[in-house]
Amino acid sequence: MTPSSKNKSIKILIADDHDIVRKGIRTIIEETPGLDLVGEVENGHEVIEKLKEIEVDVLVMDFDMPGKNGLDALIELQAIRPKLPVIILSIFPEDHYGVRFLKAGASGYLGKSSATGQLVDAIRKVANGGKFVSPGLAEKLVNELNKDSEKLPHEYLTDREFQVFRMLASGIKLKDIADRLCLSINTVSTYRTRILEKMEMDGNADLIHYAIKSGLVN
Amino acid sequence: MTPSSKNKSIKILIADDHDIVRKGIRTIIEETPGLDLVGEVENGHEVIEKLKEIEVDVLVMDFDMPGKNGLDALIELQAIRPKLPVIILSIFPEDHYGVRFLKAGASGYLGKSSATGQLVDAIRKVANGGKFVSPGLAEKLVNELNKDSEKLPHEYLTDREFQVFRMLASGIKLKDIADRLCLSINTVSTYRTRILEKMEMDGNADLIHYAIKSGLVN
DNA sequence: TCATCTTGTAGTAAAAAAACTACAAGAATC
DNA sequence: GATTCTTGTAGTTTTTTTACTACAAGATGA
Repeated sequence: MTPSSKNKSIKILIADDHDIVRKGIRTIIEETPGLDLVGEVENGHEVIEKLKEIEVDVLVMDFDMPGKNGLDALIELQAIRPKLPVIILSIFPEDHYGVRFLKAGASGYLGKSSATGQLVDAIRKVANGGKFVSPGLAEKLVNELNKDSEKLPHEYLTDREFQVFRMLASGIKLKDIADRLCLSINTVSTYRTRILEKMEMDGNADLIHYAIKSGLVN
Repeated sequence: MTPSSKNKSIKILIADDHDIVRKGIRTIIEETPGLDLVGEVENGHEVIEKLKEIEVDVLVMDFDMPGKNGLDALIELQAIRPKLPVIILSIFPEDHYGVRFLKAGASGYLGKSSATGQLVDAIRKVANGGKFVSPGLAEKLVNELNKDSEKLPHEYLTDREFQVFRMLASGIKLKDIADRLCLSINTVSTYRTRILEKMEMDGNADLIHYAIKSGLVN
């Protein structure tokens, strides 16, 4: 614990559009000595506003908010308050998004399965400049270390693989891809395997998902 | 208000796998005179168990739980406790799922945006045999009367088809869907065919696309 | 420069999915 | 009340996909 945190409680701002979830977080905070709820907002814009008005030590933010999602809001925040520790709450398991948020500068990420106790731990930890990572997410992060940091998953693909990736993501059948590219189906299948490996995904569904979300297909 | 509800408080069971959400609901109930929390469970199976043990007036259940989803659990419940009022809590907006749940016998459906006050209103209302519908959902219901007119593709699906649709759209393999639902792979395959027909699509890729774009999966 | 990794390519075999077909029970219609 | 349509279910067969393996040519690295 740093000297500065010895005597004062941690000032927390909640950003979540789900009223019931806010209620839960609020209760947890109020029940925990040393934590102090200083504000509640419902979306990314309000976060920015609120931060201008009040002093905040830790921001607890929902993954998915109307208007501006958590990731966007986080990136914007980094610009104006780069030091503010942010904990992302998500209803999704850690796998896909956790690493992405941490890369974007979040100090902690709690997946759907997290218990209330974890939230308190996480808040305490990040308030002191630490990072909170669950065991599962930690593993993901280790993998991430062995990578060139700034690259997006699809940027590891070769041109040919990328070409196949886009076709797969648009739902074109292996056979048709093979025909169009004048390759054996098996060749296309091998590309697919390699794409899945490189992108750490496990099925066409993930590819499609990724491609849509990142605007690589429409 | 019915005579029977005058003097005793409403016994509520919560079913939600998200610890923080449970905390929120619990707090709301505890803070409201006349409401009495009698149990908390984390999944559909436990609901059935719990109902054998204790007396419950209203069940507040999450839309999406591990093992068994809300719709399944609801349908199963209807068989053993047809009179029990059930309120479904969902992180999805009302549009897509609300009507379906109400048709399946739920007494209320609260979408992501519902405020805590609505939960209390809903509980009181359904405990007395009423139905709780938010204004937005009410509108949907009216449309439902004029049927056919404005239906979205996925609204033509039966509950079972819809269930399979969501799983397919999340990239779950036929075999796994069959396992989870305890059906033959062929059955699932038939559903798939019918889904594709009704929605006029021609492959899983289209389903995934549709589901993502219309917010039916995340 | 010699060894190793990556990339583009395909064959074979095993597993999964898709296409048809079928059928009973309930709902809807006539 | 009989008839047709819909829904939930599964078997069989065909087609696709997946997994594994292999290999040559170029890139990389020590």
